Amino acid sequence: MLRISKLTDYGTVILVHLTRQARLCPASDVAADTGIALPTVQKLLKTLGKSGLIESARGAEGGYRLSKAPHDISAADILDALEGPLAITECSGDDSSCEHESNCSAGGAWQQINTAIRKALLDVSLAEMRNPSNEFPLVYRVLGEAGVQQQNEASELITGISKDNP
Amino acid sequence: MLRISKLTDYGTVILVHLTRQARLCPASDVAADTGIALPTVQKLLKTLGKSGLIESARGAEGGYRLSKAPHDISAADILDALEGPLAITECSGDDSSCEHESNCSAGGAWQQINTAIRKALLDVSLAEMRNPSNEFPLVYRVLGEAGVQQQNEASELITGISKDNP
DNA sequence: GTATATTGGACTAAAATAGTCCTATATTAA
DNA sequence: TTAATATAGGACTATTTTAGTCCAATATAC
Repeated sequence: MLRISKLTDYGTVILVHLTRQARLCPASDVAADTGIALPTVQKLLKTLGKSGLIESARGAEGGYRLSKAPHDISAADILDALEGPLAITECSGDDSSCEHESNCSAGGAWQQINTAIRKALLDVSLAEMRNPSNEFPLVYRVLGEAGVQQQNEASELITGISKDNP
Repeated sequence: MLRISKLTDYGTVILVHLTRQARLCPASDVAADTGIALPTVQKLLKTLGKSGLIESARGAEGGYRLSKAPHDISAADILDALEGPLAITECSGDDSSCEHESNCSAGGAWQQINTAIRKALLDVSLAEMRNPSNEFPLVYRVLGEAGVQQQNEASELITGISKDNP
């Protein structure tokens, strides 16, 4: 249902990789080590750099590294960096002129949900993502029932919420 | 960052509308009352019908109504119905052959987050979404920082998490 | 100076989303 | 039985987003 994009998932893999590197790590190394295509890695590293999650050095011996400790980077940070601050509502902008406004009272609840989700995202750090006990394969669509089930079967690790509403 | 689709938002508006209708409500009425284009309303009502959230009657005097009490319909139900069970991971499928698997250890954390989010979604019912104290305009991208800020400014209702990571 | 890297942005291709429309079927009421 | 009203199902197009690639410019180390 809700989903993270493939690039965000790749980005997470890259960040996790960087938590394991002591020194500056060029994009080519990251690509080689993660198996993600170099152009894609370059693009992601640039994006992550702009958001301040990683820092870079140009030139020979240059590369990228985390700009703060893995423990201080949350899942929310990663999503903000890679999925952009594009959470703008169509009708909450400056020149808002939503023709549904008078009939609409559903938006508020999504705010409530938003807050809860944000909390969950702030609660998970990159350090936890690195945890080797999690042996899941690359996941880029995680937030749905089918995915949970499939991965339960695959890994038998999730103590997931069984979602069957009467 | 994470976002719900426009159609999901519309669908929520429609469901909220139906909570206020005692009798069968034809698509044309829903469209007229919500301001959403009729073809779109028809499409959404069909989808919601298939998922079992609403029930329908054909023919003259026919229409749609909720199939259970608003209190028994959760946000998770709505998302499952409208965004589909498309939460399938690229590399957790049957013929999984993810070339990153050996290098990837980031997937597990998303599961953790998934569980937390799912909890949040199960916790909000359609009855709460209907609450008239929520006077937000139609929202179809809610789960990001910018959106929260904008809507804070607009409504001053959210006691949101101020998200500034050091 | 040369090789190594990042930076920034343009660009294309692919996929998901949004929106529309048509035909078939069921129901009610006159 | 006919006419009017509605949903059911699906095909279809257009738009937008996402994914992925590439190039020229700039900075650094040796």
